[in-house]
Amino acid sequence: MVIELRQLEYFVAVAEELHFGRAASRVHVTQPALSEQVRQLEESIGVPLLIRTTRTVRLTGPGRLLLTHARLILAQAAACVQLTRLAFEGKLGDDSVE
Amino acid sequence: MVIELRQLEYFVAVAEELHFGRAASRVHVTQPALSEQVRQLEESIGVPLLIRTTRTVRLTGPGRLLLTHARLILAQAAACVQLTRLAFEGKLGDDSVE
DNA sequence: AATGCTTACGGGTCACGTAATGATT
DNA sequence: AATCATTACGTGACCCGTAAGCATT
Repeated sequence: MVIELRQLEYFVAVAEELHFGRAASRVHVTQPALSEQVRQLEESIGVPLLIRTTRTVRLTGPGRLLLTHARLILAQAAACVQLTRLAFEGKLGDDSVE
Repeated sequence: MVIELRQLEYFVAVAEELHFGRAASRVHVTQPALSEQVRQLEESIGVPLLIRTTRTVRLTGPGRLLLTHARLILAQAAACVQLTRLAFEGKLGDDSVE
């Protein structure tokens, strides 16, 4: 897989905050770490996702598109983990393992 | 994020092949590397996904559930990357960046 | 001068490959 | 004995935090 969920998570944070500093504290990493991961995501996809002027951050068109899908994917990933846990806990003691 | 797309990719390979060796070559890693990542995925979720007898591999109930969702998530991740690229390439030269 | 993103750099963690071990047929 | 998964272990890569650099207001 070329991209990772962590990168999507970081990107969504920046895209929603439109501010690397706030986004960084939101996902509990430092600004350079977040900046680097977003840069790598752009490199992996091969598409600029953000327009950085020294004081402001804006989304590109493709960036807006990715944001929508990234939110969905992250939500589904979190949901399917929870669902899997529930399937396990709700079935403890029966023959669910086979 | 607790889980990663790579782990889901490895898990799907094992779940579909029901054989660590074939799954490993399919995702182009060695068997121990794949085994370790699947183990970590199970640990992260806190749910056994596979039943390993020394000669056979079977899915647990929660494992089957996760497999369905993991396939979907991986497909969506791949699709949204392609879509983002298309959005970029299809808009080269116009004002799509703003 | 202050704010805010990036670049530089060193370190610790982690993913991976090779080799060895264990278990079942 | 052969097959197949796990465990052990060393190494390279990568993510991250600290520090410095650079641009804009």
